[in-house]
Amino acid sequence: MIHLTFPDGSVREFAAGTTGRQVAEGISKSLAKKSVAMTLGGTLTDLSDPITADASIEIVTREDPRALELIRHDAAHVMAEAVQELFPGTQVTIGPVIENGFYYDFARPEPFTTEDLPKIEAKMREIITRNAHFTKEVWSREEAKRVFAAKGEAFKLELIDAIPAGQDLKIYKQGQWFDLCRGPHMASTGQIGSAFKLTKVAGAYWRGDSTKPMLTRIYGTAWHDQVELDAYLHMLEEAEKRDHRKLGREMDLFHFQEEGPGVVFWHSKGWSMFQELIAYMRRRLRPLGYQEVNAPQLLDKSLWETSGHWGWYKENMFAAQSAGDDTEDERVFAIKPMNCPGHVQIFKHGLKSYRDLPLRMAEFGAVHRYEPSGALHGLMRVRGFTQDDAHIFCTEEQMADECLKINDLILSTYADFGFGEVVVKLSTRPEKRVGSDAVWDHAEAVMMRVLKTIEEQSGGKIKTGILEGEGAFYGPKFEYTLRDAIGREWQCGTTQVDFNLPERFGAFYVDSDGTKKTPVMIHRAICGSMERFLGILIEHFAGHFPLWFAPVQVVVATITSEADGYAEAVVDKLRAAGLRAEVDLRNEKINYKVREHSVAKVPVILVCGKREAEEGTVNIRRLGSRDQVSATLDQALADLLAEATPPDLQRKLAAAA
RNA sequence: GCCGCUUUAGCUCAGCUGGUAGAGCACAUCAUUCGUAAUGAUGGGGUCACAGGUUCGAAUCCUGUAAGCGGCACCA
Repeated sequence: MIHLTFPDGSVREFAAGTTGRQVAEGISKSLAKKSVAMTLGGTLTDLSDPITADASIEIVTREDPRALELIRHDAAHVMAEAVQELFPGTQVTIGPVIENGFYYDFARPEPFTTEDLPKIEAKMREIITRNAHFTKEVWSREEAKRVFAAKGEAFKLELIDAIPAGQDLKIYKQGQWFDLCRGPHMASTGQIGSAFKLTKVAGAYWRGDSTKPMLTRIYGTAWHDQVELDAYLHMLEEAEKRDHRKLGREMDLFHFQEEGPGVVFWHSKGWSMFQELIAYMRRRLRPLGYQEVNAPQLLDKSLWETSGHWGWYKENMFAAQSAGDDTEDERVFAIKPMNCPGHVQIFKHGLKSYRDLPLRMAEFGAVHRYEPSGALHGLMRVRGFTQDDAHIFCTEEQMADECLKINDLILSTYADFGFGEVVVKLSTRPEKRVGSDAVWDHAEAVMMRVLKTIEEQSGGKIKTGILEGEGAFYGPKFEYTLRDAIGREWQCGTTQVDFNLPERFGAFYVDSDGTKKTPVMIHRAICGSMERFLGILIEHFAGHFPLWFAPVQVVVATITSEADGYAEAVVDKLRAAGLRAEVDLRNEKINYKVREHSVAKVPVILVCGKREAEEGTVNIRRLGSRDQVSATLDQALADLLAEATPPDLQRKLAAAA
């Protein structure tokens, strides 16, 4: 006999080998009907598994949040069955559950197209209606290999070989169809329900390895019910509406064109945001003891050989030479992909003393990297971008303190832009690296302490984690990931400790005892790339920027030409006070003007008609609201100015008051 | 870079199985002076991404190139 503990704490006795389904039936017929799986000791398993030892048990019904994973996984199996039924000869490979759904990778000479999806989906619904039971068998390696080889499933053979010896080889069957799978699965295909949809086809490398064959992946999404599915599809539509590439065009912020893949043409309004962002960062850096520098765009290849970039980063670099037909100058220059070598040159210029450390060198550095063509994505991944870069030359003792100072700067910057949820991850030594294990041990220990402090200081608000083996080859690093308004995560900031570059360039400082010492170099970026950060901001705010950041803050719109003179006086006054304001005197109806500027996402429309001109007032309409407020021009100006003050300056004003 | 798809006016898109281009918005002109999300009329605008090929004839079919999109790989 065995003893099973139920969620309510009760303990009941069962015969050893009782299955989860029998347990559920013992409780009630309706529970048995609704149940899709069980947890034993907290682990999700098949209802059909015989229970052989004492354990805590919980019957999982289809409504349970934990069932969603099973719904998706089962849907993947059913999709694979549907595909093999419709397209005989297609090999199946792997089909895991992912966020919001599932996919399955298939090998077939002819790739699938989007037109195939409805057919596959219809077949899936047919299979689900058959409601075949999922059954599990444990096969021997030899048998499994024989059966899959006979079916022509070459990829499955590879998977079987990859399963560690001693681990059971499980086969799940639904009707005639079966697949190698670690499970668990629900009771039958009917429990998948109908709230699923196949979303896209894409290529994917076998085992995620670009040297291996390309398979066809079909993605699907699956949910408990239609309401959840609809909500998800709606969310996708909303995300599409705030796509920064779309908004960039609609709001006239920037464009790309064929001659410049991955490089941005910033239009006036977009550039205004770009400059506002840089101005903000500059104001933040100044009181923190940073010095801003500017290193050349183009440097002789030899310098990049010294830095090591020419050796291991060449594939990602652009090179330039004199283009003249008759030139005798054969020198090859590289367009900088990073600012660090330039900064080391500045550091090296003139003798540095330990008294100069920590030396914090910042640059809004434009860099160019030859990114793979398939990686380019709007502003998010470009070939020419501006980093809010800085390098801190310091001693090992100063390292931890500097990392914490950078952390403060990063977190407060994100907060000013409305990002409260931040994750900080420490990336540790990769396989390919420079420096002795002792140096890495020490650096990682320091960084680990810093990470702990970061978590403690935030009072638990900042989540932390470790990325094993993800560090740069020259040192460990912190990666800062923020979460936007619709829950997507973006890696932006980074702090990297570097024991390599200063030494390569022979950079040193004179220590208190008169000896030459090599400084530690900390690379850090907050926005990462200004372009990318702006892309994130556009999507985060869906174009509805806070007043201080909006490219056009105010439009003064007239109703009839009678108020033209007054409107011009108003806009002059707003501009003189430092606001980015435009005036709209066109011979158009006010409805038309309000619509147009609302669509353009201008935060404030000041309507000036005859009445306002006579009274010296303005009529204020805020974006997203139909309400209008009347105020005197002076009052409105004062209010707008206060609101348009960037958050860092507001803090400064508050501190002074 | 790899797999698939796409590329027609500034934007969004239509153009069936080949017979040499069309809409809405935008733009310009004229009329309208109208109080909070589209006033009306008229007009201009396209070597159909680029280069080849098939054909009497190509936006349409084929090949290549480029860029973009969705993934994968990459992302110091």
